[in-house]
Amino acid sequence: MKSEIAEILKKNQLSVTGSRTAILEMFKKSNGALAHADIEKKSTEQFDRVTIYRTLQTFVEKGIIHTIPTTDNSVLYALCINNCTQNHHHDNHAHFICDVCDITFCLNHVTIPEVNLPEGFKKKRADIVLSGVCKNCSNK
Amino acid sequence: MKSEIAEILKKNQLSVTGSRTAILEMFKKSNGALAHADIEKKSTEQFDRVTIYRTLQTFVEKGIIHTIPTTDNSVLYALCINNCTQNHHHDNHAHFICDVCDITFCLNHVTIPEVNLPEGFKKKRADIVLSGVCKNCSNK
DNA sequence: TAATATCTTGCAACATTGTTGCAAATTATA
DNA sequence: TATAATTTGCAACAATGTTGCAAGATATTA
Repeated sequence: MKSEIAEILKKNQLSVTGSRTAILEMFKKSNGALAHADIEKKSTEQFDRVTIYRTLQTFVEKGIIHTIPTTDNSVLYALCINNCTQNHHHDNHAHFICDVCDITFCLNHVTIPEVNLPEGFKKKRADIVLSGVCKNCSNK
Repeated sequence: MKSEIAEILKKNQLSVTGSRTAILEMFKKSNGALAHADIEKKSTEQFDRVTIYRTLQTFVEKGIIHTIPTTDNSVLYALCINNCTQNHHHDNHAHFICDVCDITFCLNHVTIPEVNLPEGFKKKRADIVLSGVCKNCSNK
């Protein structure tokens, strides 16, 4: 695990540091998306707020994680499964936010259907944000 | 115009006040979504920041406007075209953010296609956020 | 229309979130 | 191991969002 994470960092020309390793590990272990606040509060080690901001920013730039749009004013981050390279994220992302447990899932296997845009509009990227009740919560 | 706006407010059991009228007018005149900062900066009259926050919040609760999720950490608001009643917004919204002019369009006529969710997930609401180049900008 | 009740606004004070510069510490390189 | 390059944490600040409360505006009733 440790070395796997170090590999990812090295592959992206990033120094392997304590905070980067720990934060990336949190993403690997989490089954959903994380907000800045989650990382600040839930990490065992204590990192400076600034460090977390900069780490997340770096990870986004390198294509290790991506941001998820939400209807409220929170920013969520989640691991890019694969193939996202620097400044060249996948063009399509589907996410599901559970109204009950509030966990955000990346639906990597969901294919985003084509949308009929009005004439003249050229699409580059599509985000779908679904909300409702997730698998775990509907089984209770 | 003035009276049309007053009508909307009355229909929603809201007192017709200067700030509400002016802010709602801004939405009517704007061809895209507005952020809190837009209203604070672009309005001719000067409103207290708190008033703007509370007005937007009230409008969202009444179903006059709705929020739009964005990948960065900004919150956008746009008029609900019709039928959105209190706490019962339309379940589907499609929006288009232009990378060039940065205007956000509500695509009211775009029907959101069905997404194949993994088993156990129950969808209540769907937001689609597309980005690319809008009609105006691609004609230049 | 005037008096009263209700609601809305603006101010102040505060909490949270995000940004920048810089010195000290850490990591990578030779 | 020494040096260069990068990263971190602190401080200071800027921007954004929240709450309580008194003064003002709007709606309601007679």
